[in-house]
Amino acid sequence: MTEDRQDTKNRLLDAAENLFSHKGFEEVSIRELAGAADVNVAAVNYHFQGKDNLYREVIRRRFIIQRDRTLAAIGRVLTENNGKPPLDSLIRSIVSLYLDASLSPKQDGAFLKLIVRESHSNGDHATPLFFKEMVAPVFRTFSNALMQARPRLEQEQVDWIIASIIGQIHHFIMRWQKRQSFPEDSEALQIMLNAFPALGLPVEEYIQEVTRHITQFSKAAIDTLYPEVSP
Amino acid sequence: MTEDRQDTKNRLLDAAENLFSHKGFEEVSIRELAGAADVNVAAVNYHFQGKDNLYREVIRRRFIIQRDRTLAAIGRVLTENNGKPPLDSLIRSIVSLYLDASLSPKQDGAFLKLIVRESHSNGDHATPLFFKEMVAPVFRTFSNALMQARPRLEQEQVDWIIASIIGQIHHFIMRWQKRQSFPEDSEALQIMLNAFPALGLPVEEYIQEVTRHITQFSKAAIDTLYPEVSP
DNA sequence: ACATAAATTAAACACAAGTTTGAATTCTGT
DNA sequence: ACAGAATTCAAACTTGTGTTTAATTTATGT
Repeated sequence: MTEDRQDTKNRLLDAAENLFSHKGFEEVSIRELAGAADVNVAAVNYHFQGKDNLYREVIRRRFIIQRDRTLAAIGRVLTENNGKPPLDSLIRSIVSLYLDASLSPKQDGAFLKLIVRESHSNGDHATPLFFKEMVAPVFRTFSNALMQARPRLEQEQVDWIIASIIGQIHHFIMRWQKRQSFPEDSEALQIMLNAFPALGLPVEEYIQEVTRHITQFSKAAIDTLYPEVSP
Repeated sequence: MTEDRQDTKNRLLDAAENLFSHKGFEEVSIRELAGAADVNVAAVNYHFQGKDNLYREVIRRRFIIQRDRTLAAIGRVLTENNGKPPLDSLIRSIVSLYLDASLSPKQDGAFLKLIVRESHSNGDHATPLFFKEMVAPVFRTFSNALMQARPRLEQEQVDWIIASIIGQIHHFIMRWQKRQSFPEDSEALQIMLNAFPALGLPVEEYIQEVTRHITQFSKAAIDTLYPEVSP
């Protein structure tokens, strides 16, 4: 029984993650969910006491994984450089981690769309959870690491820098998602590709190019605005 | 009759713009719409043949205004500087125009949320229209202006730069919206304000600060990555 | 092996959504 | 003033949603 319990519960969680991340909370019905997981419609309410709770569980499960990966990645860059990480290594590790997790089909797939979606959505389905368990720790750690890389930076300056970096990451993730959602021969897609040809690349190269751009763009801005004193 | 026709139709359009921009397409019901405009529920279908079409009309009406304002603003910066606009003036005019139109209550209010929402949404309610009539012309014009400001820039480099600027704009708009959606005493709001104190400012100052930051951040990056040749 | 608890199922419920209907009202041109 | 068209209205229709129910099946502990 505990065998089957975990089975249906996990099948539901897996299906939910898939569907939610591709279509969003509202756009996925319980019947669709149940169909994909091959369980009865009542299972959602039996095991999770409602759709909202299932969504929260999905988000939590993934958030924790990604949060831990992020903290680990930042920690790695720090220790590898004895507490004084190069700025570009730091930025690159964050950017590529999020792009990878969001876009790469080889990874866990599109699950990080959940995060982007959640941070842009208005629903209160999981927002408090999202902020408390995910945003806050990652922000603090990244913020501290940036101040290790550039000790003369003040907290407020770091806040602005992080906002600009995150904004770019989100935007390039969204662009890719949008690109994928268009029919291959649609006029809108043509316009999009014309305005931004990189969207025609394969995923891996897109991730690579975006990572390169955000990293060098942001580093250049930081170096110019807040120059290090020469030793 | 043509008097009343315009009256109910416009009342509906106005109410729709208000509600759609604050709550999004799905979250606004026809009954809510009709109630706010003080018309019968059937009016939407009578005058617009369905909710989708009403949404499209709302979007189009506002898109055209904002698009024309954008093109005019860029044109102004160009002529004021004899075709060689300073980079920061160019960026600042775009950024402040979009922040103003999106956040300022004195202006048309929150209508530009529509654009941000639309460019991040998955629905096909108005996306092709959005791309063809709005994104394409604005992109082309902004792109050309940037190449006037920095003649050595190549098209592909400009594409990346614009993406970074737009990404930042969207992100700061979203942050403000999200901030507004939180209860004043919620824990999530505390976390948010702690990670980004500028959200505690009044709107006008927020717009001012964000404009300043995006402008100098982006200009610094461009100047460093693609330096001008000295004459 | 059996009583009990857990889990699954098909069916129904309650509700809110967009839309349609057909009658009543208002406007328009003559 | 009147006929005909345009508009408004209350009400019903249709569909899809999340959830609940009550019966049935399956697993568990003794």
